[in-house]
Amino acid sequence: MLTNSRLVHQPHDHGRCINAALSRANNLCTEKGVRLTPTRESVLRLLWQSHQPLGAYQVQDQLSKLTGKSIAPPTIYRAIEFLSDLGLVHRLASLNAYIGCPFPNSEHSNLFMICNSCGSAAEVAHTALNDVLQNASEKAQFKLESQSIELFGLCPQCSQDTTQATEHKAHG
Amino acid sequence: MLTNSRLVHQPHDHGRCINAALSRANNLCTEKGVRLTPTRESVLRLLWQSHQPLGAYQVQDQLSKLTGKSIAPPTIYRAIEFLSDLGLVHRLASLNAYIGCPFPNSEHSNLFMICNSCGSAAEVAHTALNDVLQNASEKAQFKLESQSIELFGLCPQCSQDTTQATEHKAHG
DNA sequence: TTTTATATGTTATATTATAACATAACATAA
DNA sequence: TTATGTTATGTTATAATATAACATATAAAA
Ligand SMILES: [Zn+2]
Ligand SMILES: [Zn+2]
Ligand SMILES: [Zn+2]
Ligand SMILES: [Zn+2]
Repeated sequence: MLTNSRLVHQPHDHGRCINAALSRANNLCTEKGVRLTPTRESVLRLLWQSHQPLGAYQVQDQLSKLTGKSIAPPTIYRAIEFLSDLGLVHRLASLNAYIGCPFPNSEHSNLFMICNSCGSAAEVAHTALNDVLQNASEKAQFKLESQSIELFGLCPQCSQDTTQATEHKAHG
Repeated sequence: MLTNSRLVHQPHDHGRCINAALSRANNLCTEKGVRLTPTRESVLRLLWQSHQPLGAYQVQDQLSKLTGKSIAPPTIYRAIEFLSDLGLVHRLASLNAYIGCPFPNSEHSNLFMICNSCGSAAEVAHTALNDVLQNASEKAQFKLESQSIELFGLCPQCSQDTTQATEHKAHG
C-alpha cells in the first residue's frame, strides 16, 4: 500500500514535497517532450502549496494575485488539464477540486482519504484493492477502464483532536 | 456481492423495477413518518425511468413537461435531497447525476459500474471490498465515515457490441 | 525568415447548485 | 371549525463550476 498519508497528516518539511513535485514534473515533461510553461508550473505549485485540494477558482484567485494580472478561468482549466493528462494532478469529483499527485509514475488506485474536518486528502495506491475491483468487474462482465475512489472521514490528526475534545468535555 | 448488474445490462421487464422502487419508497416513508408527496414521487419515478443516471436539469425538463407547469431547480434539488437522505437515490459525483437505489435497505458500498458507452450505472454492494477499505483506513489511522466508488468502463452489452464491431471490421 | 504548431488571452455562455424569502398545504389542538 | 405550528413548494435571484469560440502571442521547425 503506497501512500503519502504520513506526510499529509503529520508536521513535515513541506518544502521538500513541493520541490520533489516540481522536479518530477520537470523530468516528466522533458521525457514526454512537452513544455512546463510558467503558467503550468505556477498552477502545479499552487496545487502543491498544501495537502488540501483546491478548486479551480481558488487557483485562479491566487494566480491572479501572484502575477498581478487577471487570469481567466480557461487558462486555469487548461493548465489543470495539461497536468492531469500527465498524471501530475488529480481531480476529486466529490469536491470539484484538484490536488497534486505524490507518485505520478507508480501504479494507481485513484483512491483518496479525505478529511471531513481539515480537508486534507491523502492518496493511496493499493494493489489488493485494485484486484478486488478487477475481480468484481469480471464477475459482472464489466470491462473496467478507470476508477475514482473517495473515502471521507477523519484524518489521524483531526481524529485525535476530536477524541481529546470529547475527553475534555467529559472531564469538564 | 449484491448487485443489480444483470437487470441493468440485460433486457428485462423494467416496469417491475419501477414498481418495486416506488413500493419500497412508500413503505420506507410510512415507516419513517415522512411524506412521499406527488413531486417527490414523480422525481423518483423519473430517476427510475431507466438504469442511466439523470442530471437535475434533465429531471427538471421532464417534470415540467409532465406537469405542464414550469418547475424551478430548487424544487428538484429538494426532492432529490429528500430521497437521498432516505437512501432512495444516490448521487454520482463524477457525472453530477442521480440514480435510484435498487436496495435501499441493504448494506452499501456506494460502488457503481458506469458504462462509458451507454451511460448505464449498476450498483454493487461488496462486503469484502468494504473490509479492504476499512483495513486500509485503519492502517492509515483514518476514521472512515463514508465512501464513493465509481468504476468506469464498458458494460457487458456494450463490450459485446464493441467486440462484434471489431470482428466485423476485421472481416470486412 | 517564413511557416507551422503550440500556448495563452478574451469574451461570452453553458451547466450545476443554492440562498433567501413568500406562499401554500397539511396536521394538530383548542 | 378556526387558530397555530410545521412541512412543503413557489419564486426570484445568484453563486459556483466549467467550456465554447475565436483572437493573439509565443515557440519550434523548416
Ligand atoms: Zn507535504
Ligand atoms: Zn496519483
Ligand atoms: Zn430495470
Ligand atoms: Zn444504493
